[in-house]
Amino acid sequence: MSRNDASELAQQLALRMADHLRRSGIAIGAHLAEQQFADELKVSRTPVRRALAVLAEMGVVVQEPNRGYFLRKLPPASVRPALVDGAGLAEERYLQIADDRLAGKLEEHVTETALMRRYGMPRRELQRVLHRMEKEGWIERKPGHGWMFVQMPDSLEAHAQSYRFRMLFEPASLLEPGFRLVKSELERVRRDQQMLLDGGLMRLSRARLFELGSDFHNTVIGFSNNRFMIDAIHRVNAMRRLLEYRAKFDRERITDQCREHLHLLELLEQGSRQEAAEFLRRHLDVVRERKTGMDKDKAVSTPRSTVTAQL
Amino acid sequence: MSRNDASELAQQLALRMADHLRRSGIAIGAHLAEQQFADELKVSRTPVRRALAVLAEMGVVVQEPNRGYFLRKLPPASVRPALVDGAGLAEERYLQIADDRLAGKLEEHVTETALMRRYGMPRRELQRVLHRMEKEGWIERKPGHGWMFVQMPDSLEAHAQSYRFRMLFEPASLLEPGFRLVKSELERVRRDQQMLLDGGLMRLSRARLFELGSDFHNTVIGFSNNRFMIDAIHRVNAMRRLLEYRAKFDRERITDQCREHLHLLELLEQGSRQEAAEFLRRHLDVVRERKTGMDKDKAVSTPRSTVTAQL
DNA sequence: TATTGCATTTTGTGTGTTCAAGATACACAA
DNA sequence: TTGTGTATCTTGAACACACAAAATGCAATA
Repeated sequence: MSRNDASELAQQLALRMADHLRRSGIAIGAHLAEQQFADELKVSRTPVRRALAVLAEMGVVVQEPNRGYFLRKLPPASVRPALVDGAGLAEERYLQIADDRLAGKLEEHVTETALMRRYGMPRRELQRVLHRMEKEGWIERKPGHGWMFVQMPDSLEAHAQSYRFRMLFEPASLLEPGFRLVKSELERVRRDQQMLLDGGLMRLSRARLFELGSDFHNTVIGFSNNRFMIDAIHRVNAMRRLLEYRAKFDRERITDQCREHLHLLELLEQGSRQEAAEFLRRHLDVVRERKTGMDKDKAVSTPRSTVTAQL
Repeated sequence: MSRNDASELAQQLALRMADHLRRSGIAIGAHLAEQQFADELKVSRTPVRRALAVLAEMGVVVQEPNRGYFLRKLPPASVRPALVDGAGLAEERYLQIADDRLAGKLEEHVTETALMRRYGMPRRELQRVLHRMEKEGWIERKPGHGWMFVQMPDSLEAHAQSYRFRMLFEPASLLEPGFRLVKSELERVRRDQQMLLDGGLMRLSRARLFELGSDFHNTVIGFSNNRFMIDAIHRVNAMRRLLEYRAKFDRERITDQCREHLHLLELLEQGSRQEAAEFLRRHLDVVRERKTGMDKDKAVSTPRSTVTAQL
């Protein structure tokens, strides 16, 4: 997997840049300006430059003295960009901890050092993982020492809850007064979904499929320009990712989903937002029912108490 | 302001315990078991013990040798417990940074050390503040060095957005299948609201009024047992706190709100959830309109683009 | 038996230093 | 004039140690 002397950040950037190149239909031979990437990726030119060196070694780009880098060929689909949530080496541990917790192998109350020992990772790295989990809302710092996992209903009920929540605000987001469709982003997700239908569905990894699905919803809700709804969809997706990590899933059924996604984009493009909203609501309802096999107004099971200590 | 030789945590706990004693209608002379507080506050007995020592010095409790602490009198209302979000010394800096940012005194891109210098706080403390802001969704780590404030619409539009969001899920939360009313909590917020009507409204600080309002909604939505909705209301409240920090506000109008809150509790107690949901929707709509002076489907202003870099 | 009082263990923060690498400034080439 | 190449400055993570205080275990007491 190419040289290892580039920094971790540079490696990540290389993957993201590769993904960008592949998805944005840029022409072979085009000049790739360093500063432009730097601005888009919110970093300085230094790591961009290193990332380009990595891509050069892969043969994706070529460097010409004093003229910079040029695209030589589109990067192979094998490069795995962490699309939804930036991640690198810690990602594996993150999933491992999540998995252990969901499988009941970790107590509700844990201390940092115990986790350090158990997963053999340095404090700083662990803390980053914990902060991310905290941000995603499934672990909390205790006032004194240690951390505490948030009480979660079982996977099925959690799914049901998330879809009931999504059915409330996702359709409504299309009707927000600030709604503005961004053509380039719409085209990007349209290409993604089309690619899935054209066989990508069978070819891509499960994680990748999930990411593309999340990205679709993130992008569409993003058009609403309502910060609260945008936050909400990101949060739901982060949680869903963990839940779906173990759930069964059915490649065939995703075909329908892609078709529906494409149809939704069409409705939006025609400006039929009202209709699109209604369609999205039904779309979510169908997915919800398939995943939980449940009536909308029935609880899946008696939920454990999730009341936060209020004292 | 009592001695200062207790740890910061103990100080915080003392405030929270005082608040708990005042609000939970406990009898004078009652025995206060250390372990019970420790469990509720999610800490060990050690800091609880120190907190009790602080309260003893205030004359709120008395210690009897080998028998423990006993309540002597209810703590004065002057003790300010950070009810909504635990905080201590860092709280001040947190608000200061928020204020500076909203006032445009801080650039969009900032580095940790620049902030350390500017606000004269140690790295660790600053990082905790930054992580909290990140959790609340208004700042993000850049991939390389530094942090980046999230683009926010102006205060008025943000308010409008938040209320449109709340009108979607708050009423719906009352209709969740997992909805379970917790009597003791309902009584607690009822007492709070009643206390406000009985003059507390004019007596209490602005921050305190805000906290009691937030707590009301948090508690009611909490009955839904839907984790996503509970997260959402916490998030909205965190953001609203910052926005309202500078906005004008009208003590008189809160009287109506309290009455409506009490009415909502009655409806819930009668089990009229459907009716309660509809009432809550109207309640939010009224508050929304008063705060933004806007029609529901109109944008307050052309919102700035808040599209997150997707590359 | 439950709870306090106290001693002991463990945890996580603060401090200072070092260093890889990200940010930045500037000269030079196209 | 724009963008690359390169040197320099700055940042923030890693490491090690000391210490305050939080967690824990146990004897004493109501």
